[in-house]
Amino acid sequence: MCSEPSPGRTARPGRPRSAEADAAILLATRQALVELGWSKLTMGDVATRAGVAKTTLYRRWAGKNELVVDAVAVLFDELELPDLGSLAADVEGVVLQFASILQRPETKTALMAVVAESTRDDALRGRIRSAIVDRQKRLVLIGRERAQVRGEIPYEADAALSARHADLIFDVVAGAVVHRALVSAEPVDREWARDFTALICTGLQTTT
Amino acid sequence: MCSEPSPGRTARPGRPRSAEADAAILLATRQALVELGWSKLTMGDVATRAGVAKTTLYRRWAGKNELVVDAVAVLFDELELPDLGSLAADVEGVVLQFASILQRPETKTALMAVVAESTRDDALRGRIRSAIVDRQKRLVLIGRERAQVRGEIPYEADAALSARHADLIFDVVAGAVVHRALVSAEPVDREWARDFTALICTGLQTTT
DNA sequence: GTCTTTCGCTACGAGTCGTAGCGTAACTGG
DNA sequence: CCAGTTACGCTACGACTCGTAGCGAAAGAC
Repeated sequence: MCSEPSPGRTARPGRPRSAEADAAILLATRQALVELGWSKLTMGDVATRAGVAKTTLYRRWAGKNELVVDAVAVLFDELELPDLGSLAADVEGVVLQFASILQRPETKTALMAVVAESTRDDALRGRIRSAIVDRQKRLVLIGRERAQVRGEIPYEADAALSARHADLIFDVVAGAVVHRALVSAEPVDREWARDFTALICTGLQTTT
Repeated sequence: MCSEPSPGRTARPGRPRSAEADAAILLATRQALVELGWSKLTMGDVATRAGVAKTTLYRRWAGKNELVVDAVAVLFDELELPDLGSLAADVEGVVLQFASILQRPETKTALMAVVAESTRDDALRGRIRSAIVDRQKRLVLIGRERAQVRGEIPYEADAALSARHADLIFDVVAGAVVHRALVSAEPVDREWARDFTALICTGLQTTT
């Protein structure tokens, strides 16, 4: 026994994969997305930009879809939500956080494309979910809990119903921001965020 | 003078374009979308399915993007909204109308893809707007006016503010449905539509 | 040193793109 | 009926991308 130095950690023999190559590839992918967009981005081009052989890309990613998801996912790491003191302020904060990432050219062109591909590829959908969607969703969950602590919205006894409601809120917030930014193609600025917050907090029938 | 028989109407000499070919191409495009999805759909394949030369496609559409927009756009023609008697019922109706189209495999795979392309192509964005987005938006405008007539929501004096608010509502409704159907990849059924309607009508702070 | 894995490089068949050129078909106006 | 004009089907083409295979060399584990 005791043949494994540490379970799974660098236990494999042979030359290890270059971490620098990984970083260079993902960076090159983002740069290529900005310059070329999704459709004109090619694996060969990314390899050249990264100073790496094309075969190296295919050893690590199955194709363009997976590569781009990973390349864009790191941009969502910066998502954080300081406590702004009220539900309305937190909603506005979430909206502006989403928007700040969605307005970058590399996410603009890549996000919808990989979502489109994911409609025919379950594995890709899972990758998007864990790498991007869940990180966004976390903000919504945090904001809701804060509002409950403040007493702005009630706690829910039924856990299943609570989860369903959280999913709903997330789809509304994320969907609205994405639709505004990419389909309507108009800016998600502070003014829009304020209007949206008013609508989502008090509803249609009380908004003037 | 009087050299034009009727202004622009079939006034041009030469062989007219075959309307049947148009219909066959758009139908073939939708079928190919269902079977192959967006990324594996090729112009040559569509031409073969439609029983048409590849060059004929390029004479009418600049490329895959424009072709698919037109092919999918006709699906949005069926959008209608019977008066269901209340704001809540109308919202639910709009949601289910959107969903019924978005759940079709050809729209699922195509819509996000062309939106992604449109982020780098202004002409394409305009085409999407007039062929698809505006048709959806109409339902929202109709629903709002009905609610105003019923007295459920107030009229707005400021026209600019009124338009801004309508845009907001549209992005929220359409965005939420799209996000639920394509990103979260879960069904937009009557239950979800009811939950969404409750949220959008009365707001977060009054929802249990 | 030996084993194992990764790396860069080259080369390849397969497939797609968008266009050009040709002869033919269809419709208009004199 | 006869030009003139436009659309059509067909073929062929160079350019490009794809994803893979094969090679020798490099890098770490034992």
